[in-house]
Amino acid sequence: MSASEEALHLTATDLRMATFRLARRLRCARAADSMSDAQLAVLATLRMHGRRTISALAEHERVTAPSMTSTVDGLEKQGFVARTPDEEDRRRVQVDITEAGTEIVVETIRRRDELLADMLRELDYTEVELETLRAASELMRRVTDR
Amino acid sequence: MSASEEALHLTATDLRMATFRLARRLRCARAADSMSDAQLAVLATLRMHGRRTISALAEHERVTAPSMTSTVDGLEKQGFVARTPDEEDRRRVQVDITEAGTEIVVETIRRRDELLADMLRELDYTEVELETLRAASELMRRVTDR
DNA sequence: TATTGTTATACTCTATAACTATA
DNA sequence: TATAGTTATAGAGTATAACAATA
Repeated sequence: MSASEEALHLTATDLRMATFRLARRLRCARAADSMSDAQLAVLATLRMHGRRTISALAEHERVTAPSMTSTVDGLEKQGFVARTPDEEDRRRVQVDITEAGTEIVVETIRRRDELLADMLRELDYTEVELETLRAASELMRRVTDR
Repeated sequence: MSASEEALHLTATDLRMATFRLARRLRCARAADSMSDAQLAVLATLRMHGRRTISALAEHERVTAPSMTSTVDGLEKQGFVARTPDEEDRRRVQVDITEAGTEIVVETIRRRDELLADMLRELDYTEVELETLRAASELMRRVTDR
């Protein structure tokens, strides 16, 4: 294995472990205990990309349509999303996030960012170390976006 | 807000988003489709730390004891862990990972690292960029370990 | 009495198969 | 015929409450 191939694999291992541990830790922070990861993921998608059909949501979250129907049922019962029949294609149902749903997403994001900021603050990271984390975040973003 | 406080929060937001997205992407890679995240987490803990009681596993994974009983039931049925009564304190049950269980963990880790290494390779990251990712991984590890 | 683990019960998320309504 | 969504059904993971066995 070449030197750069070895660096690639060592980096992958380090980053994989660090990523899973940090995600696990941050996932505990949420705005409502009743909100599951699956529901939160749908709300975050709707907030970012606007109204979506059940099929589009299912594809984006990589679950089946019946599974997404169930998740949207739960969100609708809690008043976090609203279904609207599509007038152009009446097989379709458009799903919109409500104000209450938006609040939940915003508050959950705020709590997670606050938790992470607290953890970073406690470690007294220097400006250079924070810049390293931000540069790495951008490199990680390019990995998932590619 | 001071300049460093602002840097702290910007870093937290960037890192939170990058971490969740990458974890979500890597979580798809596993050695067996029948293996759930909950089961895999227990196997990884047992492989790293050795035999553990149901209570210790429940506390480590931050779930209730009945929930851990159910997860261990599933792993035992598949032959990935074995229960042994504790002779010193007969209320307790020790859980050990089996050879088959170890293989599943090792193979899942291998696939995730390979997937991430492939993604990094495709982006033609420089040695400096890989070093940034490794340095960030260490900074992230200190966050979760603290 | 307190602790360890299990069983009972219920809710959510997941899947596949079958169904309805619409294109 | 094909597509969008739902319903039916089943299995796993989660929880709380109640229980048995043991310390």
